Amino acid sequence: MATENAFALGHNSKIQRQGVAEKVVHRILELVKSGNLKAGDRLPAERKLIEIFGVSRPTLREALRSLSILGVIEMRHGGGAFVTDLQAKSLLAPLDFFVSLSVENIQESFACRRLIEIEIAKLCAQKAMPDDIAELDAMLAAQEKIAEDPIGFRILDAEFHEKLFQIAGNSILERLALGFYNMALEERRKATSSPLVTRQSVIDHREIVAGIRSGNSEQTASAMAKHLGHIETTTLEAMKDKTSGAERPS
Amino acid sequence: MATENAFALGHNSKIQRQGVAEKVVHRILELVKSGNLKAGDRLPAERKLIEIFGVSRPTLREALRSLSILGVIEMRHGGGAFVTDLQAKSLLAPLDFFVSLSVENIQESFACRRLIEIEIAKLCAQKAMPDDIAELDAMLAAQEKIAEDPIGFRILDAEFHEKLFQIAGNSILERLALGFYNMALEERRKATSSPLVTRQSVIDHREIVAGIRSGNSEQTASAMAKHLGHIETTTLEAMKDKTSGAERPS
DNA sequence: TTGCCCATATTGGTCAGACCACTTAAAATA
DNA sequence: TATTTTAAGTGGTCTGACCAATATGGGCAA
Repeated sequence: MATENAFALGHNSKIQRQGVAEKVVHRILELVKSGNLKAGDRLPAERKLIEIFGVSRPTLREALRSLSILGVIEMRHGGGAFVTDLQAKSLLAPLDFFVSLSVENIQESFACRRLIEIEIAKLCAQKAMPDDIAELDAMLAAQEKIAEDPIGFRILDAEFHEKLFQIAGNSILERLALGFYNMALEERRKATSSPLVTRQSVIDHREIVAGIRSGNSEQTASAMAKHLGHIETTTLEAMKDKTSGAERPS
Repeated sequence: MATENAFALGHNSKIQRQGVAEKVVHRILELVKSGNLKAGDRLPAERKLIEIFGVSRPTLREALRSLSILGVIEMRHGGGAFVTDLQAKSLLAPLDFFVSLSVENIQESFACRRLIEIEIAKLCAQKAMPDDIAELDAMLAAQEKIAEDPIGFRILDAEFHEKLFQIAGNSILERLALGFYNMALEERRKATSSPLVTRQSVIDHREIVAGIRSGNSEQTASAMAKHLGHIETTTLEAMKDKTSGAERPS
């Protein structure tokens, strides 16, 4: 209980204990849902909105900031506020933040990543088009050339995984996968300093692409499982070596 | 790109284009992560915080509201602001909200729910303790008695699924599952008006518990898959019958 | 005419002080 | 001692102003 935040709306409107800012969030959200405000539309200026809603500017700004964090609108200094594409991709943005805090449950997050990314691997094997496979091949070639450069490889690695997320064709799943991918990124930075690790990743990637090319879901899934197993092992080892970050007090 | 919101922090602090409010969010977040602010702690009063951080009250409030939406703190009128337990359960709260907008992505959300909740079913079969199973049995009995009352059943149904999430023992997975469960809740409300549907759910639930009792992951998974299939079908039918909400313009 | 650059209006971002609503806990009373 | 009352503390909102970044349009040069 007691989570009568901004999102305690939509359905169950039996809570009228909401503040003024929440009401504004509610009303703007209804405009969006009803279609009066569509993706890409520009909201009226803040000084117009305070007249429309009859609230003060700080209150209005708290509402706008809420919507901004929820990923419904995007605010540009000097420009204006725009309605986002309203795709799950944008709306699930807070997930990026959320994962950064739960570094403690690293095991659980790995389990989640495994579940989601293996599912994505299966979907890729079913849905990948020839163009997609060609692109993956190009990525593999680039990775092999740059395997010795940790920093460069990290970029290509991210692109590779994100491409897989995209091929899977489920934007919600894509957003979740991206969140979990970014989660252990900082820890992973230490792990990918070793060429041994990056070279193994390239080998794994090639196996995954081979699975996708053959269209065999299970083969792709097991290749991805193996890859994630390697990542998990090296990342955890890197974390043990250097207990970085918040050193426990006294 | 251009997602330099409040959560664009934690790692990669190379972005200094953040506004004052974002800086405050960042600093409070670091206090939490470093352990200076622990779960349940009460934040200093807003008027103290504006002295500490050297910002104005509206700005400080935008920062606090951000943290509130992200689920890091909880604000009580007249009481104060408190740090939440910071468990994955409390964080990721925006998931509950996000739901209402994505009528188009309802298929994708169903796919996600299926993936996650089937995994949870497997975990339950492996991890459930005798106490858990006893509790599930009690829930089943209660459901059978109340199967004719749609409203009452919805409550028991939620408790049942949440209990499963909890047994699985992965707090992140639990939070995700809860989010997807709540997602189509409004649409589902129409579907569960029919006793036919609720009775089928009870049958499905019993099969799931049977699987858990036997400790057979695959059996439990397939029972859950069947259950979710029923839910998906009836929910989609209910949505077709009454194209409620946003009627398409013109 | 066409392209670029700069001045100005518009818009978001921040600040200051004040007042209201609610909660809590201390203090006065029965 | 137990209850009620009162006051202090806290979050919630408002008003009005100023600063900073952007967008727009007019003037200048090629």
